[in-house]
Amino acid sequence: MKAKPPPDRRRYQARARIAKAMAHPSRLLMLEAMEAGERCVCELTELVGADQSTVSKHLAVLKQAGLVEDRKEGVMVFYRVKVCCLKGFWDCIEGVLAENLKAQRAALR
Amino acid sequence: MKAKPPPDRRRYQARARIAKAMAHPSRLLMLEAMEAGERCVCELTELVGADQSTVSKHLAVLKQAGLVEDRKEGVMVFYRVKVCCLKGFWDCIEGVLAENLKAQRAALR
DNA sequence: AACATATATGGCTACATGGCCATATTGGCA
DNA sequence: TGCCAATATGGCCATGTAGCCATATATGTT
Repeated sequence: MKAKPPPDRRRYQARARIAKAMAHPSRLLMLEAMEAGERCVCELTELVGADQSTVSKHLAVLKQAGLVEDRKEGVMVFYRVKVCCLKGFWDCIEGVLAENLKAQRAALR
Repeated sequence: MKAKPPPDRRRYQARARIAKAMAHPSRLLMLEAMEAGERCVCELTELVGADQSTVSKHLAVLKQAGLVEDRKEGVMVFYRVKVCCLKGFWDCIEGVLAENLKAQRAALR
């Protein structure tokens, strides 16, 4: 028997993969756009204003992480979000951070 | 008037800062440990099994992102989680990914 | 004061990431 | 078949990140 079971490192690696995929402004922007409905690469490219190859690589990152999936239609590829957890999370985070800011300001008096 | 209002890039940069802070297995492990109650650096150092200076830097990243706060007590410093959004998020993500896996396997028949 | 302990910081190295350009690939159309 | 448009991939460079060691800082103890 062990005094301390070692932490399940695989789980945290898996989570880190998700978090890393989210850890870029352009990818977050694209995720939010895709939450309103699927988007082709060309739309997303225009949206973020980077090179098409850059956007393609960002999408590959999101897909690899399992956050989005794609659908080919002729020459175009449409991506859409595969998880429903994002909006709730960001709403929560932004709510909390706004609270903290307010409390911080109030404490200055 | 504009046809397309440009996306609010600051918001996505702010979100990316949060996601980046979460984007490391050791930091996620520490966050989860701290959710059960505050922890001193020494405990967290033992938990992740890395150099103390490494852990200290990880904690600085989390603090900088606003995810944790610290409290000094004598020589020791205790860190604790400052946002409540994490557990719900990871539960959601892990649930969805497990679902996807199940569906994937079922589709193989 | 001298010392020991807990934590933070600076320095360095190795590796990962993001960007663009050029190019390959795939599908539609003349 | 040949060409154009949409997307993906490879190459390269600049920058960022994570790790350890050494050391600084701060606090409690003798």
